[in-house]
Amino acid sequence: MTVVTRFAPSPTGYLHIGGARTALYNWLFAKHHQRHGAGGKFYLRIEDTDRARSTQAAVDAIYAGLEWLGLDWDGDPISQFERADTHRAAAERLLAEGKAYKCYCSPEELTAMREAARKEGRQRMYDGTWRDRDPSEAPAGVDPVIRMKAPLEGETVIDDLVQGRVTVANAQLDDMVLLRADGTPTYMLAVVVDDHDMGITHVIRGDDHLTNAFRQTQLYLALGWDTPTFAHIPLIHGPDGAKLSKRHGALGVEAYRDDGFLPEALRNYLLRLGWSHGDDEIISTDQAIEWFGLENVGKSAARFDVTKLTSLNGHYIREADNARLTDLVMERLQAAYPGRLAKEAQDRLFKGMTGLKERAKTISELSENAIFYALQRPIPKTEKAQQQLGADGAALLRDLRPVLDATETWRDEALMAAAKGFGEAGGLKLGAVAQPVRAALTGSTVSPSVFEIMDVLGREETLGRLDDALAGL
RNA sequence: GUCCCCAUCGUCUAGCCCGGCCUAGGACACCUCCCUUUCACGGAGGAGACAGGGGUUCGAAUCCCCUUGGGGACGCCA
Repeated sequence: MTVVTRFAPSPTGYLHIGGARTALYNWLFAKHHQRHGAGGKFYLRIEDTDRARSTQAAVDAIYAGLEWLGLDWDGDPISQFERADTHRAAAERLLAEGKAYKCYCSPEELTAMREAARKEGRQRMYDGTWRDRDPSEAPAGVDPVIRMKAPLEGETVIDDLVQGRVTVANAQLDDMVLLRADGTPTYMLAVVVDDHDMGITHVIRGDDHLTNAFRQTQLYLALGWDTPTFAHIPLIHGPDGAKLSKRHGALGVEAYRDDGFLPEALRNYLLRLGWSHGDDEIISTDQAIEWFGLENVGKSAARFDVTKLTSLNGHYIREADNARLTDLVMERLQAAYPGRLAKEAQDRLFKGMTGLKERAKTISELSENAIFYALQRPIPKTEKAQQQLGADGAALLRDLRPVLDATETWRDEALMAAAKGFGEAGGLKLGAVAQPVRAALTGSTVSPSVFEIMDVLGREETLGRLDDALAGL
């Protein structure tokens, strides 16, 4: 059987981290079956039936977020709103079959029912007032909603691939609204009709939908359709242990991009948050497709931990292609230092990237660390660097300069040998020689190897920077 | 409040389904040391958990029950 999954966000904001993980799992599950089963499809459906809260900007943000994460979907995205007529037809059919009815309750009556239910400790809110009432008693001038006639007795069972068998007494569930008074379909109806029509075989979504799944199961039954297989994955919690949601500080994936995270790192982190494959931590996307299955999804909620994401990101940066990293850094530096970059910036960054990338855990950090390569002379210096360039440092640099200049081949090994010889002659350790040089060349006390830096900068620029330092610039 | 779900180091987790191989493994973070021109990287160690209580059993992190704690859902939102 071909596996068909979907990601169905509502466009009321960016793609947040929880949604991203849900999308990832759906995508991975489909890809896995594409490779090993009878095929797999992953669809995107925009749940935009709430016209007041849905925006095109949010839809675009969701597309952009998924694209950045590398989660491609099959076919064109489906707009739930555009399928309203189909949803309505399903409700009309249930009405005609006597499986749904018109309810004329006013909002005030419903509020009263809700309060009464809560006071009496009942979960079931709507009391079924219009369930068997004669439609001729309908009040004039009131547009009714259509409610489903849900079973009053027995129980509804879901065999969830993650949660196991979950059962609820039907007495707990009231008659859900299918069509609103204005004739528009509700989410509950739309989801069921869409999932059925799209041929969704596996509904993989957040745990917060588990109770909806009971109602939806009843709806599938009423419509005479087979239910899809459900897999309710645990939610991601914030550091405080509560559901991570948009109105609770969850950031959009683009915020992680802006903070300097790589999409492959986020994928790896999100994958591992709630799913495991033994002790494996670093898992490539290809390997994830190979291994992913719902049976290894954990049942308990997980807290989002940026520190671990950061560590993973450091790993992927070290693995990343130098040209790609150079582009990412250039983009940031150009924005941060308009007109101040040396014309050799790109070239130097690329040459120095190997030394740079193993010292950074995010692209932001990498860019920070790379500034000295990109900026035109003179290089700004930190306070600590300034201290390295005091009287002693300056004297050392003055003596070292001609030694370096005398080095025939301007390469890191030769330069290091020259510096070593210089140090030994003066009874200095290499570190004592390197620090002032580092301060002069980078304006900092922390950097990649100073000899590698000299190599990248070249003779002229290196000596120029030494001269700047000696001139007190 | 009612219903549903969950419960292993600070965090993510392996182990649990099919009890013994678990003096509970890995990763992140933390501490120490090594490497070393700084910082990282890398390497070697360390500290750190089966929520509590009952059962079942020769034996329980693993099975059952209760308690406690946490979470989610209870809309003419999605």
